[in-house]
Amino acid sequence: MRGESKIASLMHGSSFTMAAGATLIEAGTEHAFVYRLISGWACRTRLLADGRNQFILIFLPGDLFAVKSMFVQQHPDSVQTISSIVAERAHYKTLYEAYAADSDIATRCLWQVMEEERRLHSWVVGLGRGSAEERLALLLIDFRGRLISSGVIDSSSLVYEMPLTQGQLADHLGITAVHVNRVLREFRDNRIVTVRDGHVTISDLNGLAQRAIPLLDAHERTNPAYVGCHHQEPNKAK
Amino acid sequence: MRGESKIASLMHGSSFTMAAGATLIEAGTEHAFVYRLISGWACRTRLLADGRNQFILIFLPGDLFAVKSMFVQQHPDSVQTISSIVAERAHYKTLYEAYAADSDIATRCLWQVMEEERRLHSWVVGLGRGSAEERLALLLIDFRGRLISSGVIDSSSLVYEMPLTQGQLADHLGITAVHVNRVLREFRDNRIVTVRDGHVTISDLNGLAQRAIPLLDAHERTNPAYVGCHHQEPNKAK
DNA sequence: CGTTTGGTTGATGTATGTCAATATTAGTGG
DNA sequence: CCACTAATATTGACATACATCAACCAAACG
Repeated sequence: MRGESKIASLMHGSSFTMAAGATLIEAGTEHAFVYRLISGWACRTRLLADGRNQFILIFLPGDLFAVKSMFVQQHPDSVQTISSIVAERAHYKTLYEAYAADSDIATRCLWQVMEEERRLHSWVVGLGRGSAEERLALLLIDFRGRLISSGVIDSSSLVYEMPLTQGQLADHLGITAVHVNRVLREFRDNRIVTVRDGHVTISDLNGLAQRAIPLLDAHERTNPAYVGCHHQEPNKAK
Repeated sequence: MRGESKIASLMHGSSFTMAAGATLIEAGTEHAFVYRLISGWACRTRLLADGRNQFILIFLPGDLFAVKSMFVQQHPDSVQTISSIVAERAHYKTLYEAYAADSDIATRCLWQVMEEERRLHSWVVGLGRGSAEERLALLLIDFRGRLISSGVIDSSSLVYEMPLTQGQLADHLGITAVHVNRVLREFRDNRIVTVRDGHVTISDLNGLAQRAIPLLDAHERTNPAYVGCHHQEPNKAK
């Protein structure tokens, strides 16, 4: 994708590293940058007053995030690193000028926004109507698909690095760390998938896909093993 | 908002009505139009293979929807009417040309997309971490705020029309119709709010807000009674 | 080494689901 | 306007997925 490399060149020289567990964007503050993750994982998260916490979205290498910095002043949520990361960034004005002038860049930004919206829709469905088991299966399959699609792992690979702790998985899945543990044990006992030491090892891709199928839309059901890696490009309106 | 009236004139003459329970956009099909609801309510919904159903977003009068028709070919979800509606529409190409040429229109579309994303974020938090009671309180307050903000009701009003059945509320809340009924009865018994005959009557706005507070972000907590009607304009990047 | 952080497991509690019966309301054709 | 029907709402008894609490283990870490 050409927009990709153009954005990279806009952000050239701005790359930085951050430790795991750091806060990139603080909820409620002004923010002026748009970011691209080069390596490592991050998340958009909302901490409620009573301590409950929800990871709203998880960002993987290659993802653009805080694109809306271009358009709004404040985020109501924080963005935090999950692992240590390498990222690069551009001031929203820089990106916006390029965006206005170059449709490849506009396309790449729009694609990210649309993709994020698609994932939010799916996640609303999962949280609203899925069991803990279905959600976890969906998440593990989706991570794999996204890693394949961004070239981090090969499309035949059944192993990938996944830095979330069980507590963090729980924060995204909307359940308890204890329950994540139990579902993972069940997956392990049934030789479906093992999550251990920061990596996911899939023993039975089909079995995993079967457990996620109930939550998929009609199109994804066609080939559940590749959820997360078949995306429409924003190809209209050119 | 000027973009509003410009969009209205783009859509001029295209208005149409539809009965309650009709399908405006069928999941998985191509769609070429962007819509604006003039009156009535609609929703984006995903029906799972086993019959579970989730309302992903609910659209109120004034809302633009299917804005992403401008950028992608297919929706994985349907858009259905909840009440009978009056709406108008424009072919995505028409809107895109105007969008490219007129920043007011671009701003209005972006505002809609950003606003929708904000509501999706909040709803992920609600579904992931909220109790049935908290979610329902949040939803009823949010509806009111949005109706105020779009001028359908006055900002002092404690009554509004709300055409969702308990079953449909359940589909958005991610719970069961039976449980919606129980929570509503509890609200009624405690003189918080009554939902009946397609309208919502709030007896204790503060009490309702209190029940939604745990799910609000820091900014919304400032004035919970007006959640849904304080929105940032997309005012950067001009 | 102690201390912390994350993982594992069991016992028990609870919010919400499921099922089923009945009441109420809304829609429809006569 | 009535009689009939289909939705929707309401309520109770019971089931269950998941939460909570608490203990313990293992690895990482200073």
